[in-house]
Amino acid sequence: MAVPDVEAVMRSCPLLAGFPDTAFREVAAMARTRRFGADDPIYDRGSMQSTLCVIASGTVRITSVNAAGREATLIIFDAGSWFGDTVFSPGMPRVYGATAHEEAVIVELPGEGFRQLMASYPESYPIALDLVSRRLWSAMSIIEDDALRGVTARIGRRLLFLAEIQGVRTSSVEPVALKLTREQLANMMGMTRQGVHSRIKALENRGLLALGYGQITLCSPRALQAYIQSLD
Amino acid sequence: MAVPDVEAVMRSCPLLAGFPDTAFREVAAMARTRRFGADDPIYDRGSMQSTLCVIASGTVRITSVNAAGREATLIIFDAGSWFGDTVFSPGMPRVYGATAHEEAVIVELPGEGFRQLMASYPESYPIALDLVSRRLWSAMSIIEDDALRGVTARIGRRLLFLAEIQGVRTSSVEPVALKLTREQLANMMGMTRQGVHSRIKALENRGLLALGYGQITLCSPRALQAYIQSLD
DNA sequence: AACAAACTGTCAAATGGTTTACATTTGATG
DNA sequence: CATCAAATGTAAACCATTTGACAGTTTGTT
Repeated sequence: MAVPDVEAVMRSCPLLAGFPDTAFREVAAMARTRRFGADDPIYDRGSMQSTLCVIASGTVRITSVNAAGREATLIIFDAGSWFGDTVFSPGMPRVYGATAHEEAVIVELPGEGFRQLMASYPESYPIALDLVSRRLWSAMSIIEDDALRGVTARIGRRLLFLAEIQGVRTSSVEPVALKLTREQLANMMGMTRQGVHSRIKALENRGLLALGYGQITLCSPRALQAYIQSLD
Repeated sequence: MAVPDVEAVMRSCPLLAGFPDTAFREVAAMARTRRFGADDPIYDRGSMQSTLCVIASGTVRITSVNAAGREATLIIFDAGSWFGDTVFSPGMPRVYGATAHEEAVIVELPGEGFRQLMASYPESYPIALDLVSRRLWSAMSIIEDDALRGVTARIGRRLLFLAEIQGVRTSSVEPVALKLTREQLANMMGMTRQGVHSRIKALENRGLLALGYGQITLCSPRALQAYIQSLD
């Protein structure tokens, strides 16, 4: 992967959209670029740093591990997304871990510098609040699914959610390929590999998914969405 | 319930903690007080208003309903808390519904006025970002539970979460009474009344809970937390 | 080309939670 | 205080999902 243009990456990050043009020189000056291989840890739960991370390329998963060592993937972020749970809560240890999902390049901003920058350009605040609010709704909609929907619908909605994070509209008719194994999806859903298997197999038989090795393709997000709503 | 002192309610709301003393006259001037009986709707999913609501007294539940009419409670907020999902995203329809859980008095601020006020006092922004971030983590920790933990642990953690919203520290040893029926708890967890019953009965037998009619008392949050961790 | 490692497909048995049904208790109302 | 609706306790049959076990497939590596 070529050296990323740090300033271009930062300009495309929605969280920084409120910064004026002139601010991006400052942003670039304090940024640091890091490269990760697949499954390399980016930071661990409990670590005390609080940087803002922007994904220049690749994908990153946010994870949580229980005492028994079982790992749950909470979200997978794609290039252009930002993460770093404690950026807005200085002094807090990281609540979740972050791991490179595929090979990834991350541009990192020190938390303190980023917060000072926001304070210098208060126009950026309402944008950040809007974005964090929307993430809160996404999370709540998953909780809602767990409480309200059957297993097949939940798997379908989670797949659509993952596609959405990659910038795909659920109304799209274009196929979307998700790079994840049945097991990773199972871990995200709190299910077993076999349990997920039988459901996605059924979705494949309906022509809604195409299953590959380490990959799940949504043939048509819109059709999947329509099918799921018919289940409700 | 007596007429609430609007200004006092607003001063105690953490979301407004960044406003200077002088701002609270403006806040009080734009506020509107509303009273609700138990189970009265405060606003419905999809409605286009975007006010900020602060609970002067009583409790409020945030809900979601599926096509089949089954309702899931996502959160229950207590006096002093604030809610109103789209305050920070003007133009969006309400994502979730809000209903008075017990009889409640709500102080409501017009979204537009509130946002302008924040812009006038930018010191308030970092506080709001911190608070919304923390709510995001709470939501994610529930997703984590669903994926990682067994049913008993999940019920216990949810009870602790509800206590926390009421301002109770999980390290507390004082009993906390939660006003909710087995059925409401079941709806929150995506379980049946009977399923919840057998688990909380077991927790009662261990002396961790005291069960009453329409009420669940955590005898000692700290002890409950310790027991749950032992399950993991 | 051969091999190992990771991922996938599939099945029977065991488990755990839901469903269904009914008896009992509690709190509110007249 | 009598009555009723709502909330709770309990148990059996049922069903969906997990467990555990193993064979087949793909990918990448030597």
